[in-house]
Amino acid sequence: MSDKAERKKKLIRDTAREVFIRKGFKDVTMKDIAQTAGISRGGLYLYYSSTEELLLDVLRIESAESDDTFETAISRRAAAADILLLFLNEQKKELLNQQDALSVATYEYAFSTGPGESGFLRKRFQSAVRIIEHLIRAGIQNDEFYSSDPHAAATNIMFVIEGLKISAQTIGITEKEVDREIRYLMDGLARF
Amino acid sequence: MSDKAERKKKLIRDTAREVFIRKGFKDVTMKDIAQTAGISRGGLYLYYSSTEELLLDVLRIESAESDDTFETAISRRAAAADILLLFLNEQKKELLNQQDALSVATYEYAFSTGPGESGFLRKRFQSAVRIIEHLIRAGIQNDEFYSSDPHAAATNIMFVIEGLKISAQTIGITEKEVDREIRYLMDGLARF
Amino acid sequence: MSDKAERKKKLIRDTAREVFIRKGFKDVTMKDIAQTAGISRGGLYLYYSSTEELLLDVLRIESAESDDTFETAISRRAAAADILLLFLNEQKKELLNQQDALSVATYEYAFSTGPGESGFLRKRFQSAVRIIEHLIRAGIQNDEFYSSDPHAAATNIMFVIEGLKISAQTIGITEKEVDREIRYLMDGLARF
Amino acid sequence: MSDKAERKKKLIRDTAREVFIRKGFKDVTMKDIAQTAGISRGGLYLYYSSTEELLLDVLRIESAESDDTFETAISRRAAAADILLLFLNEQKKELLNQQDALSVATYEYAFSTGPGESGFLRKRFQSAVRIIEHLIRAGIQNDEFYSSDPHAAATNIMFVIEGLKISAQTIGITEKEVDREIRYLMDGLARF
DNA sequence: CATGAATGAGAGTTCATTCAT
DNA sequence: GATGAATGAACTCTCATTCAT
Repeated sequence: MSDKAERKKKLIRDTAREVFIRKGFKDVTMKDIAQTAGISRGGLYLYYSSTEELLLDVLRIESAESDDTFETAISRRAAAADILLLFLNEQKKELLNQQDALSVATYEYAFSTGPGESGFLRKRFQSAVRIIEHLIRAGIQNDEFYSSDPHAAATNIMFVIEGLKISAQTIGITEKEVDREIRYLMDGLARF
Repeated sequence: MSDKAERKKKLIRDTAREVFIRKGFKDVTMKDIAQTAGISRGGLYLYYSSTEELLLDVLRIESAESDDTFETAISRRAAAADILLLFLNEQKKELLNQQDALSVATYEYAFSTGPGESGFLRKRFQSAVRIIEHLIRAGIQNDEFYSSDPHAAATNIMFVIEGLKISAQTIGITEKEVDREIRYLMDGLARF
Repeated sequence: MSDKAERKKKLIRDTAREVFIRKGFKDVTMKDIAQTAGISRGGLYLYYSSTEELLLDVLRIESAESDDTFETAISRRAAAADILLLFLNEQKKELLNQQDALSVATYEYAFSTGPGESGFLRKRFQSAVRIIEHLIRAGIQNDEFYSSDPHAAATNIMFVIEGLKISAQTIGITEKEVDREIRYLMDGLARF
Repeated sequence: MSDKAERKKKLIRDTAREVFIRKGFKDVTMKDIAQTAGISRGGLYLYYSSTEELLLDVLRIESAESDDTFETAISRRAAAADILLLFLNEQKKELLNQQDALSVATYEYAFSTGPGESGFLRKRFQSAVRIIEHLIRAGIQNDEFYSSDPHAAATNIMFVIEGLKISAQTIGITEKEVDREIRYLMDGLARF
């Protein structure tokens, strides 16, 4: 029966993901999710007791999956510049594709808990910094990159990405603008 | 009597500002503001008919005031690097001081209208880019700065600032981290 | 000053009349009337203290004016059938012209006071019956009409008119339908 | 469980019916009905989402039931004059009995939607006309009635009934007056 | 007289959450 | 487990009515 329950939970989670993408976090109600999932309100409470719990579960699964893509690229030992570009283009795709964006929901949730409370976000950020820093150092050894402070460079890249993400959701942003920014970042490292 | 009304409106606006800072945008109700301002709900509606209208008015006043500070600095014809540093430190102060932050409310509002809908945000962003670009060009002429593409550099700085701002509200950020980032940006321009 | 006050009262009354025609009785608020008349809410209360008071005043003036038209026709000693037809066509014009209809407001007001409470309506009805009966009797003497019970005939005509009026406002009614009904009434009297 | 829901809906409908009879349409609020039915406001919304929806449902049931009474009379093949008299007396009973009158609510609803918008009223009217016309034609064949234009006669009868109905609610009307009117209508047909 | 600011009551409506079935 | 009925709290918004100016 635990199997059946697991499948039900997944159904609910997938539904919730879709609703969060469509409506962010604050506007999503338990009723929304129950209706969209086609189950009863009472039934939903058997599995999740708040939209917060739901979003956290959605994000947990999400990050587990997204890490995969990236790590295989690294393990294939491609050139550092290529992997970094791959990473940046992955981010670009995500931030331009509003259909597939949990970012608004994530932001809204983070706002409602207050800065620093959503530890997993900081972890996610730091882990990305570490990977980028690692790539930069590798690139330096290969003479692909130059940087006097790889950590600062990596952090800077991540802040730019965060800036692009939030800008995409607030002021709007075009593909061209993202491309230009990516080139600027790469040039900054490549400089001779 | 229009004078009295204007003062009342200001009272409401100031109250709303405080509430928006404390609770963001989505969680703020007209009742909240009325209660905090110590007036009746019906009375509030005489001046503003929605939280949206209130936030927009708060932001309008805000930006009018903040522009001033900056422009006086420029008009005093200080060194470009100094002005840029002044600007960045102004941003730093704002993003570290959560007490005085309308950013969450602004983000939440922007989310609720959809990307690009809040035209004033884009305008604000672009106007900042233009000023920074102007400073960079001035700095280049003075041999303070070097940049092969001042516009790209200015845009990059703004994305970093946006990234710092959102990070301050989500993952949390320390003064040290901001300082390091500011130094990284300045070094990027100074590099010859 | 009583003159100026009288003119103001008339302005308010005329405005109210227009509003009552447009919105009936129940939906009209003191605010509506004040706004439409372009005066302050407080000012309105100096002259009228409720929509009921206003409607009653509007109707009082109305009936005083409408009686005139009809009585001149009678005093000109036209043929009974012609006068009756004139009367019926007057009614027809009114009930087809929704722009100029206080009937909905009157009905709604009567409903809110309960049957028989609006004595003036009954008086108005009975006075119309009396006039019609008088005309029928005159017509009988001229060999224009025939009726074994002129009072019953007159009452019947008034009920038909009331039926047409309410039908015009509920199920809707065409000019052709009204004409047919008028002809039916006239034929009933003229027979043979 | 749909059975239980049906019973609850009926309870609400019956309560609403009573409230509509007592207060008409415009003055009835969802709160009124919830309180009278002894349920919570939220609970009421599970079944009906506006007073309009409620009234329409009440009227729908009402007309379904009232049709029955009449049709059985016709199917028993009584004399046309008797059936017509039965019908008129049915109307009489209804319009004199204010306790059991949805007419005010119906009128107020019709006013609020505008003439012709409440299609079911016109249908109801026309169907009554058709039945009366049918009866008159049957009566003519039996030498009970005479009429040169049965359709016009039937329409006339319905307008009289409408006139009596609205008069009962506005100017008030006595049983004697209704009886006299009924006699007048019957005499009009019997006249040979 | 006249204004219009101010209050407070009240209606509509939506949900989170619980609970009997 | 699962349903969905039910409650009650909250929020939005609109006016009648009063009152200081």
